[in-house]
Amino acid sequence: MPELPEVETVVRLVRPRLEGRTIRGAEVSWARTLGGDSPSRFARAVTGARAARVWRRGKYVVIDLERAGRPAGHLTCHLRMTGRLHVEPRGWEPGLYERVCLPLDDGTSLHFLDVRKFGRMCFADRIESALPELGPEPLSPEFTGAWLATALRRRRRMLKPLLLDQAFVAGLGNIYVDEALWSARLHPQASSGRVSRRRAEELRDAICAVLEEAIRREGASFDSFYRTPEGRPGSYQHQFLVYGRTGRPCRRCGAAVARIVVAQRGTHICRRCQRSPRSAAGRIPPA
DNA sequence: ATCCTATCCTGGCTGC
DNA sequence: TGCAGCCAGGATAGGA
Repeated sequence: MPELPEVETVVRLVRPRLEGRTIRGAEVSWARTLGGDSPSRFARAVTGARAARVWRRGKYVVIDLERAGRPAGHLTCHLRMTGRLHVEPRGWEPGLYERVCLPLDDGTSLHFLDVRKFGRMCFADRIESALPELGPEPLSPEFTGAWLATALRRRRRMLKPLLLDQAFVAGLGNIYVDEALWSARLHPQASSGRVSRRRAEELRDAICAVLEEAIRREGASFDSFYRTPEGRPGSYQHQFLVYGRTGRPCRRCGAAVARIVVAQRGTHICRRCQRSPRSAAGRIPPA
């Protein structure tokens, strides 16, 4: 599903086609995509505005709007599971799942497509109200091993649900949390309060490495949904370390990868590399 | 404070 | 082959 690397890929491809363009109108075919806004109010808010800057925060695509060179609100897009953003020329056939279309001044249009209708494209006047509370960007300088060690220790939550919590760290989802925990040899059900400083630093490094490699490969496309805006699938799915590898050998030790459920999410682990909290607690520390 | 469940949706898969 | 039913999955709200 679109997580940080997939959203970053979308931003990089859409940005050059969108920045500088003026929005000519809004055609809304599924109103709930607007997140409670009415189609008419939404259309008034965006029509005539210029897309000044396209950027990413967590899993959100943010489009800063301007009128006469002055800030005029923001469009925030969340792809959830099946959302896609395309900028395409006139005459492009969007198919069955177009939810919002914003015609632009150069004859192209920004299309928001979404099979499952969970995605959102919202307008907000101020950036503070445009985005919910989000934790640090994992690829920013503030996301250090020291920060993560302290933040983990302040809570007593299972690692996986904590890492999935966007208010804790922004941008991680089910795939990359499994990948990072496997890389750092940490069990998804281990308590955050018991992660040592050293293991926290390893986890930080694992998160960054996994995200950077996935961005380099333009994200993962393991089902028919996610595509780069140019229609190509990403290639990170061929790199998965544990995600979706149930029953296949662990890439590190060869033991069969297990699938368990944690926080109502399918979770992939190597039981040999990622010791369960129970057995880890009962283990006699090395002399 | 933390966890769990339901909700939103639909395509695709499983099993009969 | 056809069809009903189940499942995934990000975020959020509400209950335990």
